[in-house]
Amino acid sequence: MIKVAVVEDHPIMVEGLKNILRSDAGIQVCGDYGDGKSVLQALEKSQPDVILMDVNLPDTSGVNLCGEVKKKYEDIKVIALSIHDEQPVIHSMLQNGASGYVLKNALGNEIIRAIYAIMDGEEYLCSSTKEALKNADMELLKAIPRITRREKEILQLIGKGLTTMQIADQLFISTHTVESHRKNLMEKFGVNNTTSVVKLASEYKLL
Amino acid sequence: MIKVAVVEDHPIMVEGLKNILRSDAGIQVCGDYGDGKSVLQALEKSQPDVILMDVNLPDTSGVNLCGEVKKKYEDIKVIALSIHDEQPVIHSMLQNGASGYVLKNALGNEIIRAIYAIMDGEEYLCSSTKEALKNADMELLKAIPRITRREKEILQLIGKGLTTMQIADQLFISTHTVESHRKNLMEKFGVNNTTSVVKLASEYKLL
DNA sequence: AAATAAATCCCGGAAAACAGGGGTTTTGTC
DNA sequence: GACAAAACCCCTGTTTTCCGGGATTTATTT
Repeated sequence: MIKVAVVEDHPIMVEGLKNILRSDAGIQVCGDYGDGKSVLQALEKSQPDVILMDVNLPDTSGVNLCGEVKKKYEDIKVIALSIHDEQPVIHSMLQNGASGYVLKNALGNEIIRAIYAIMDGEEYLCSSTKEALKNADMELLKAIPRITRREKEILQLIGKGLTTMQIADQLFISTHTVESHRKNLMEKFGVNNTTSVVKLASEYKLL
Repeated sequence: MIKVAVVEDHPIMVEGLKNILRSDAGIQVCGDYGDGKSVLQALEKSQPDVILMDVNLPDTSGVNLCGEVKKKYEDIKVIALSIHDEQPVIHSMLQNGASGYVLKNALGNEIIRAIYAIMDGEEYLCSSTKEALKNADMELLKAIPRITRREKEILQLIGKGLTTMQIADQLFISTHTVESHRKNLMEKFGVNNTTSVVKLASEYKLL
């Protein structure tokens, strides 16, 4: 019996997943969690074999959560569930130890297939994910930049349309500091203007 | 018996919805459709009382689809289902004739409540939606701006990080023209810098 | 305790965007 | 065909961002 935990913040989705998984005799859903914190708590008591993990969670990103889970419990397999087929997101999840990546527009049995595949030690990507990765060589694929708390804060204010000066005023720091952060953000994202940073950040759900 | 049709492109979500709706004796799910085209076809043969409609569909937006459905079949009630609680999206759906707006992170019974409420002629907004609308008076609420082909083209190039001059070169128009479009975009979005335009456009799925 | 990363601050010149006016020519719709 | 809307073009001055260097102080992490 494969024990599966579901991490997903949309109750309707959870309902659908549980329904699908119940239909398979070899799988047992041992719990569902709506955010990262609750699943980390639950893992301290008992561990499932597989975690089906939504990439977009209210309190943390699936990318981070996946990394944390794999750091502490390396034997737990993680399958990422996502509505996004953006390469950097997929790439980051896999780099953080996910064994599978299934898009939410997948059919129910694709998830069951994924669970069995990764329990056999394989890596499972759904067809659309494979498609999305195909025309990009893994080497050049850039992961989602790791940005600091402060950078994120500034990024959000930039996204709101504030100018450097307004941000400086609001955070009680100098405009020079804001400009430094802006510069660092552009560098981390590999672009040369703030607009692109905001666009990418918004694609990567960093805003 | 209330006949409900489900328009939603994520099979797992469909599964969850049907499961929830089945649990209520007064509701009958009379069909599910993965895109706008198939539901419009199906409506020609028979009409449900209520359509649960995802706002993000592969072939069209829920906003457009809702408008089309209501134009042809004004008696069908539409409940929008969405992961977004952005005011303009909500507002646009309601303006296009939706009778309800429920976020996907809602509980299952909230959807059943919504169905009964709108069958009683009420308008139903889930709590988070109400929250999102609260601190904005409906009058000032701006809908998603209607942008022209050309503006969209320019918006995308801006999003790619090109400067006004690069865009002008690429489209064989003068920088002045590009600046005019940029200006118009800012005005339509009600913001005063391009970064915000890009952020909003990306939120509204216009990029 | 040492090393790394984060956050802060600083400068000046160049490049770009913004603001706020003006006007003409297509294109589409009633 | 009339009318409106879109797309196009032009100008000047101001503000803001970008780029290229710096440096210092505080966390973290090892």
